Amino acid sequence: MNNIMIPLDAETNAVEMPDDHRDELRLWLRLLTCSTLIEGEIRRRLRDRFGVTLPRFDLMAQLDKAPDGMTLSDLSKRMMVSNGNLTGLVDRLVASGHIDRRVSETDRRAQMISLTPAGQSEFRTIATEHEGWIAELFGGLSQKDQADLMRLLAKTKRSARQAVHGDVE
Amino acid sequence: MNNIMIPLDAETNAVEMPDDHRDELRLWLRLLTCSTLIEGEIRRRLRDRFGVTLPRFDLMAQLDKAPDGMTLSDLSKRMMVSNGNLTGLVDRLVASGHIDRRVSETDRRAQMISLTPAGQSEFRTIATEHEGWIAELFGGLSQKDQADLMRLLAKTKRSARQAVHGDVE
DNA sequence: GCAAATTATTTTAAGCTTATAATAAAATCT
DNA sequence: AGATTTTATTATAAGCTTAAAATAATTTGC
Repeated sequence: MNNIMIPLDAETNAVEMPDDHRDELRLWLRLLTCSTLIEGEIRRRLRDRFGVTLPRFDLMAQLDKAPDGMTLSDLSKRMMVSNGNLTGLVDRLVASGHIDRRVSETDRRAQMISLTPAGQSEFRTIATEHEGWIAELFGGLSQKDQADLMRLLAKTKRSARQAVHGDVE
Repeated sequence: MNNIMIPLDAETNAVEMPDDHRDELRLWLRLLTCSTLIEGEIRRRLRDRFGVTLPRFDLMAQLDKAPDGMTLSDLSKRMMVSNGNLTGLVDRLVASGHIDRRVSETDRRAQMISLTPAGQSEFRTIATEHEGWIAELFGGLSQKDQADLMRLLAKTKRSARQAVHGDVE
């Protein structure tokens, strides 16, 4: 049901197509376009309306879900960024009073990072508006579209993780 | 058929939900996870196997599709990055001999950028392997999944563009 | 208990990215 | 034609991002 011969044009027809993965490539480029487009708009609005960068907002979002705090390594895994990246990001957020860092009581290598009350309050204000922006950006999709897309992206995530880690969880 | 009352928990139930956009947020986070995951793996493989960065590869991919060359502004629009970003990227690719820059014959402000023969040859080697990686990463999706995802992402792209630019093309 | 391996974080160097302002050429509008 | 606006690019400053190497604390395996 697959592998249908599709004549391309006079030049390429004879030589090409050992096996053709152009469709997957187009799918990837479209996925990337969507996320670049949305991410760029969110970045712009965060800066214009709240003077905050997307990485700072993302970090605070992680902490808001973890009232007891998290270590840098936890943050690094969750946010899928390098450890070294977080060092600087955390430094700046401590300097601006949004987060606290204290040495872990059980592991003197590790630090527990958590939102300050001011940081949490500011984050929640921003998060509410942020949620509205996202709904607006996805506004052209019906409920069914959204559910279908969610399911297909779950499948994509599993597929990519499998290829990256050999992991199936 | 929508707007079903979902009791959350004792604390939030009474006060919350002016209108709830958590599903869109989860959809966005999943989309972002997929693209971050795939992009990170591609970046890693490009570096490990070919010693090339993703932005340099992306720029060369644009030029490969435009044999007559492109201006910096064209590249900027296509790649969805800032103009200033391209200045440095182009400088480095000229220095490494992958691309050529020459002043446009019709507009002395503009420069035409194009792949050198060596740049094109190297790009095509990399591109072939790259296409295989993408196919591998999306390998868990059936043909139908891929077609469905493609269609839903097209819709997402239109929806986001609409929200960003008010544009419907 | 002690050496070896692992884990948590920081440092460094290079490159990427953006926004903003500056410069310069071209197009537009009287 | 001359002034104004737009367009193309570069420069600058700040921040983000990574990989790789260094440091330090903990855990593991005798």
